[in-house]
Amino acid sequence: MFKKVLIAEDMEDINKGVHTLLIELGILHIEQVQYCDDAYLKIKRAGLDNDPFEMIITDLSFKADHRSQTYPTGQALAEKLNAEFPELKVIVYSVEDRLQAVRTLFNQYHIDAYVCKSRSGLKNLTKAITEVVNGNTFLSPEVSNAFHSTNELEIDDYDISLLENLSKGLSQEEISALYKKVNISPASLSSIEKRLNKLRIQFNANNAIHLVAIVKDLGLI
Amino acid sequence: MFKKVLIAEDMEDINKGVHTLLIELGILHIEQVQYCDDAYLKIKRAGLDNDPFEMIITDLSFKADHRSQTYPTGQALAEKLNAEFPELKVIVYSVEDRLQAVRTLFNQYHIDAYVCKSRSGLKNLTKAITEVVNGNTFLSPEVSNAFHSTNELEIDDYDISLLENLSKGLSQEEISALYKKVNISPASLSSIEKRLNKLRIQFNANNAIHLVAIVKDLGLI
DNA sequence: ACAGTGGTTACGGAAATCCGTAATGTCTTT
DNA sequence: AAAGACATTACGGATTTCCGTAACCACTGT
Repeated sequence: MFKKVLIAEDMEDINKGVHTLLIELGILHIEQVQYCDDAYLKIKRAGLDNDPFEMIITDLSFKADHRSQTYPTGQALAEKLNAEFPELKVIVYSVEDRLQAVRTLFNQYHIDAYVCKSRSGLKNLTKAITEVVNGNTFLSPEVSNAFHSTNELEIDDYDISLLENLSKGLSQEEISALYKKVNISPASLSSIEKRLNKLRIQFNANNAIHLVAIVKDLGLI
Repeated sequence: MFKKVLIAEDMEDINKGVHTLLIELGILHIEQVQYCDDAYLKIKRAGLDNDPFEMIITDLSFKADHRSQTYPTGQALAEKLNAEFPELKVIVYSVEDRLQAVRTLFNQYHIDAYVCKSRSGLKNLTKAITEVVNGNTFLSPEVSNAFHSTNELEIDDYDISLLENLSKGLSQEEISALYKKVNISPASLSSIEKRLNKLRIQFNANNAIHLVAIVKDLGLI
C-alpha cells in the first residue's frame, strides 16, 4: 500500500469521505487540498524535499471562486503532472461520465484510474487504489465502454470538433471562418452543413439543438 | 447536542464525510441509509420502538437504480416526514440552489435547515446543526435570499420544461402548439421566444444550442 | 376611475438553419 | 489521358430562430 497520498477535491464533504477511506486502508500520510494549484505546489515541494507523493486522487471540476488558478480543472492538473511527474500515480475521481474525456485522460495524460462518483463510488475507489498499487489501471464500470466499445464507429474527430464548437455557441458560419483560419478542412459553410446533416440523420435528431443534446447525453462531448 | 441522528445520502463518499463530521460533533448514535425509503422505514421503526431519531440529514436527489422507491427524492421524504413525524428535525443537504425549491421545503414541509453542498458545505452543516439543536432554523448563504427575495432572476418549472422540450428536438413552434394543446400558459410562440431570450441572457448563451448545452452541463435538465 | 406595472400576444425584418441541387476538385483506376 | 468515385464547395429557397417594437390584457394602488 502507498504511504503518502494527496487528495484534491473542492467539496469538503467528499474530501473528508475519501480521507476517512484512506485512513481505513492504512495509508499513513494523507494530505488534502481544495485547489488544483495547491495540489501542484504540494507535489512540487514534496519532490524537492525528496519525500515525493506516491499517488494523487483528484476531482475534475473545481468550482471557481475568488482565487484565480493556473490549473482550474483536474484535467489541466493531470496534464501538468503527467509532464512533470510521470512516476506519480493519478486517480481521477469525478461525477463526469463523458467517454471522450475519459479517453483523453488515459491516452494523453496517462492517468492510472478513473472512478465515477456514484452510489458505490467509494467501493470502486477502493478497487482502483488496489489496482494502482499493483501497477495496473482501473476504469469505473460506468465508463468501461470508453475503450472496448463497439459504438461510435462512424464519427471521427472532425465530427466531434464540429459538435463541440456548436455546443460552445458558435454559429455554423463562425465555425467555417474558424476552420479557414486554422486550416481545418473541410471549412466551407456548405460542407459543415452537410456534415451536420449526416450527423442528424445518424443520431435521429430533429435539429442541431437536439443533436447536441443527444451527443452530450452519450458523452461524446 | 442530539444523540440519535440519521443520514440519508446516496453517494457513499459524502455519506461518509458527513458521518465523520457527526462523530466529531459528539453524536453517539448515527445511522446511514442510501435510499429515502430506507430512511422512512428506519424512522418509523425507531418511533415504534420508542427510541425515535431526533434529526435527519438528507440529500434531495437520489440517483434512480433498480430499486423502485416510494419516496424517490428528499423532497418527497420531507413531505412525508413533516406529515407523520412533525417533531423530527430535518436538515436538507443538497447541491441544489434553486430558491423556489428551498422556499417550498421551508414553507410547506417545515424543514429546519437548508445547507448547500459546496466548498465550505461542512462548515455550514456544522452551523446548521448547532442552530437546529437550539431550536432555530438555518439557511445556507448561497440561498439566503430565498426569502428576503429582492432578486427574482431564477428559473422556474416552466423554464425547465421549455429547455427540456428544446433538447428533445421540438421547434419553438411545436412547443407552442404542444402547450396550447395541454393548456400550459404562456403558450404563444412570441412568449416562448421571449422566455428563451431571457434565459439566453441569464446564462450568457449565444444561441439556443449553446443554452441547451450549458443547462445540460449544469444538470438542470 | 385612472395611470402604472408586468405578463401575454402579435407582427415584421434580419439572420441563421435546413435541405436539395449542381458545379468544381481530387484521386484512383485503367 | 479519360472515366468514375467521392469529397468539397457554391447557390437558392423554405423554414426557423432571433430581436425589436407595440398592442392588449389583468391587476395594483395614493
